[in-house]
Amino acid sequence: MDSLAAKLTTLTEQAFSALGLPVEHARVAVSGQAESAQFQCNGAMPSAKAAKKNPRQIAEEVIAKLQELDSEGVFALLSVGGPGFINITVADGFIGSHLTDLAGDQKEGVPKLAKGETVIIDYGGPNVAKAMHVGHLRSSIIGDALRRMMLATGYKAIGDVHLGDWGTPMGQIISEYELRHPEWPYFTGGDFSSFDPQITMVQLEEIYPFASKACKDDPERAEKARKATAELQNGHPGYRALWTTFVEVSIAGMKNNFDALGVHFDLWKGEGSVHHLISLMVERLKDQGFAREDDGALVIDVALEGDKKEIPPLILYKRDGAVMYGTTDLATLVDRMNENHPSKIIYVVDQRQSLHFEQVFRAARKGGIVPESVELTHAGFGTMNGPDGKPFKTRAGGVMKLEDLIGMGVEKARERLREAKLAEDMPPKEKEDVAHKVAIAAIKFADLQNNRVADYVFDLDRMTAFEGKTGPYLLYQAVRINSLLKKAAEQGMKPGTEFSLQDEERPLALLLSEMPDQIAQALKNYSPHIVCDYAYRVAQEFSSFYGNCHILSETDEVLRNSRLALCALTARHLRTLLALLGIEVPERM
RNA sequence: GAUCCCGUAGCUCAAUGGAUAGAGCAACUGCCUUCUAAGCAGUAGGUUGCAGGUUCGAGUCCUGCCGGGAUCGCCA
Repeated sequence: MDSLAAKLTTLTEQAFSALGLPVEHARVAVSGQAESAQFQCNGAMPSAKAAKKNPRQIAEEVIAKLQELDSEGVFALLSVGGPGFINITVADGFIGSHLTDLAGDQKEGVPKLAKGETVIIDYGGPNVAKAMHVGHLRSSIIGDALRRMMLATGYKAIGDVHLGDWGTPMGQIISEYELRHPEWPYFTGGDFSSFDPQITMVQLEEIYPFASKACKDDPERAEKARKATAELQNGHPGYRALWTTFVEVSIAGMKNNFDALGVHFDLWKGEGSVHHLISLMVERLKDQGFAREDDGALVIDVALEGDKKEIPPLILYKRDGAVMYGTTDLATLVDRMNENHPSKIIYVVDQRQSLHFEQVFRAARKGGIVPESVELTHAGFGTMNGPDGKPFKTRAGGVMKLEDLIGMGVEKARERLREAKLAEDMPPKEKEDVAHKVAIAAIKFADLQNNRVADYVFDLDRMTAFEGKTGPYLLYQAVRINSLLKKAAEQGMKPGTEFSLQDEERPLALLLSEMPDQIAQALKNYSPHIVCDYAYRVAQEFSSFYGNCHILSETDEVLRNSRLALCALTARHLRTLLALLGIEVPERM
């Protein structure tokens, strides 16, 4: 289903084409100044030079042609503004019938942008043995939103968590266990098939930082870790078994966090799950003459002529024979091409890794692992900073755990419910559910509304705020509409199928008709904040409409039913938009 | 040093090359005896870091400078 602007563009294209003007300039957009027009077409100005005419004159001609072509009474007012803007105001009947179509649209205004092409989205990327912290928030939330948006617009979207489970930290942990428990059968060569090391997340959260620091301070200790990493990767059975147990424990912990956030993954693969593909992949790269030895390591050159900066080669094998994440990322591409045949692969990973992805992508193209026809995108995001402008740390200097952030949000939501004396009549279970949904909406919206590429400041108060441009505000508006519709139904009133528009509802109606363009724009840039911004504007426009006219007491039945229909349509749009962002609307609050 | 990103209201952020640069927070003024005030209506707040250039038109594109951040081979 097209937006109103898109429908109008087909008309201006006809006019431009009939006048011999370049059709690519015919695009109609929502007007920048709502006082003078609803829509505008700027095409007269760029066409002026080639046509050797005054842009205002061209605009006049386009307008005349539009009026000539307009057999259905689409246009209410056409005029030329400023240097040659074509200002368009459409007839209310045109908007109304558009809304009727929209109300009957199965897709709820979500555009169809694909025909089932597979796209893999790589996000989350939590590391084994580490507690998830607020730093994992952006990747998880943005990635999940993109997955939902792509799924809704017709892609076969696959989310992959891509665990960090195969690098140096693994060796650090294994060697630490070996130092502490040399008697464990993993290390003595005994039978470990029924041995339970009783590993817990709490224990891992102590062991990993301890081992990591020990390796940093002591080269000999680090050497042990390096060796353990290489042996793990080369198939040491005891190490593998121990590794498997702590990976499982870690995944259970991650799932708690992701479930609480409502972040979904289709695949729970990790760096380690593609290890079996590496040797063959590297052999091929050698045969192709791309892999070469350098200072004891095996590397592939990825520098190209005309590079503005030096792109170092990608290291396939380190001097000690272990692989790094560049190798596993490359092997993961082999795996994805084999298993999923995607048309796009999108990485939602910190912007600071852009050089790494440049290297991996180049190596993948060079080695013929991923053909040019498959899009490889690093949808990087900026760093989350504290109020001091430096990477966020808690007051104690540590990182804030994700579960702590969620816990604080939920507690604040409970408090707010008490204060506002809301939800008093709800059963405790529902009340708790509402508090949780409000907290998640707050956290997700606060994060998603920031432009993906820019760094942003993490502010706990802002993240758990419920007023203004926040997730809870959007929930509140959606719930308020539902409550209104419920009351209407109780009184036997039904939303109509026709829309009769007046000044009060016109801005909202026009805004709702932008939905497909907004979603397409957000997806084009992989920027959920565009959906956030749009959803907020819809909620705000509704709230304004709601404040301007009382609906249930409206005596004109046609008008009342039209307004109810507008409410129903708004509620549906809001729910759909929030769903694209991974935000759930409670029944009541 | 090289490369990339960022610089917009007191603060946090928006603005497919389009007209008079917009929101939220904070501040101030009103509005709950009709549908949920987590709300609505309004006031105030700007030399878009600086200087040039391209364009009919620049916060947006180009060049230079200033300021901040990131990255630049065996961590991820």
